[in-house]
Amino acid sequence: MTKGPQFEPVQPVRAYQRIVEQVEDALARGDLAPGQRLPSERELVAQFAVSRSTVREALRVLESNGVVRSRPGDPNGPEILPFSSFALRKQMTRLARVDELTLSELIGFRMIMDGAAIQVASRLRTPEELDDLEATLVAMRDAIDVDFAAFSEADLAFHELIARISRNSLIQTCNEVVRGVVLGLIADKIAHAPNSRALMLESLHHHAEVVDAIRAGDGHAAARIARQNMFDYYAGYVPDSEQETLRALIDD
Amino acid sequence: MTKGPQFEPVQPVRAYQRIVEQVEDALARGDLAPGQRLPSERELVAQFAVSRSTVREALRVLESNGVVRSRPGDPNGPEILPFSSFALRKQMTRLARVDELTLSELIGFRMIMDGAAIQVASRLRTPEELDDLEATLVAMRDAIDVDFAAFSEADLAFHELIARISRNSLIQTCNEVVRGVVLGLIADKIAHAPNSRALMLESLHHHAEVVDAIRAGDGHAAARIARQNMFDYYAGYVPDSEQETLRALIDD
DNA sequence: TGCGCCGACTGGTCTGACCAGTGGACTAGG
DNA sequence: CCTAGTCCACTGGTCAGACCAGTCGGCGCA
Repeated sequence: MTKGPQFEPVQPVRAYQRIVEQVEDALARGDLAPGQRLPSERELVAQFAVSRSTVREALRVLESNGVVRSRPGDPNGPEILPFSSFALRKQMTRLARVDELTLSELIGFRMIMDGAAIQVASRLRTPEELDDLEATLVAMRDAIDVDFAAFSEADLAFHELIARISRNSLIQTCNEVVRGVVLGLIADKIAHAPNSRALMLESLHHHAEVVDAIRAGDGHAAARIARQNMFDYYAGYVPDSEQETLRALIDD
Repeated sequence: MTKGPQFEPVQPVRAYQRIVEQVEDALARGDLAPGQRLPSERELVAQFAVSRSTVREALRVLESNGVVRSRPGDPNGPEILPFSSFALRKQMTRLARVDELTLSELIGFRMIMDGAAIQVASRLRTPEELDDLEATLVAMRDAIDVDFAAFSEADLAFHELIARISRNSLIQTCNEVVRGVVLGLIADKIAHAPNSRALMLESLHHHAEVVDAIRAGDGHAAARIARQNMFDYYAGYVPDSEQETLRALIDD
């Protein structure tokens, strides 16, 4: 069953999709540049030989990708947006291709990001924020008795708080995003692991150690424990061949 | 001119946009869950009291955001996609809202990310990759004599290489993306700065120091120099009040 | 010369139609 | 009774043509 050629599901290519591709390709080739204008919708209808509805659906996709912007009444036609916006979207799309990322890359990224956030947070945290961290530890403890989903939510709250303390919403977003992806991939396996409760308790214990280190102002130690914890927690789901790469990340 | 209330350009809200918002809000509230189905297009026409074209334009946006997927002939209607895909896109969109991010957040993120990548790279790098790094230094040196754009490209190549050496494409993507955004915001100012050439030479010098530290296997030093360099390079464009936050990131 | 008006456009929306698929209900055959 | 085949209501994809409010450039008037 796992042998033999792997066929991919074939799905019909929609006309509006091919329009989107043509425009984005032109942009990638440089035939189209930011600041330039696309022909008017009616002109595009003629060029692509499709109906205006189809052209407009394609424009909606391009717009949602941050490639173009239409303005009613503008005789110049849809505007090609400047680099930052287009490139960002384009890159993000690449990032969003979860299936092209290995689990170990995702986990490695989390180890690095989370470690960095904790290190920064251990310097910037106020006494009140330290109290908040303690509070999330209690919440995690309580959640263990409920179920894995509850624990996972409490864990999320912990990492959100860390990211917030690090005073950088980008860190926060990145961490949340990648965390969501990783969990989406393996949450079931963890939840149904026979030693699920033990895993949660151990994770809680490590989190408490992290908070202790933060309180002591030892960012290095805090980050290291956090990375170690993440390794222990997730590495089991990574192929053996890739575990070494992750293990190398624990120490800094 | 810089005083007084700042008004934002007002633009009409399109009907399809409000449909997109309603669906995404419903998803965020939990009224709609992954795996569930949206009503058929003709049903949505009735519910939203718009034409089918409008519904379809909204669906194209939702589809491009990874929220739903339509399949021709499927009597169940468009499918709400599972968490990982939706959440990822959603978060990424949030991330992509450059205007909501401060420049200092972006730069701080780069300092942290790039520092982490360099630290990892200094451990994982092979002798060949070290040679490649040296080569990019030469390229940077040559590019200075051309113009800022050329230097910027050579600098990009350097950071791409660092990210690749760190064996994590996510780091690579993140770094590239944020770098692109930052440059999009201030590249002009740097390029036209009176001391532009001096800045480039200094940056090159720091890069060389980074490579030296990597060769010596001192990840901490390499990362610290890189963060310092980024601070020197960019901090001038950040409001004074936020510079301290960035400066705090230099040491780890 | 300067101003305001006008008209040829634009994008946003609507109506109504056709087509190739899909999948559930129904039916004929085992 | 269950299975296999047919059928049909319905889906999404696409098309053609229409109207409207808004934009902008040029023309003509003061």
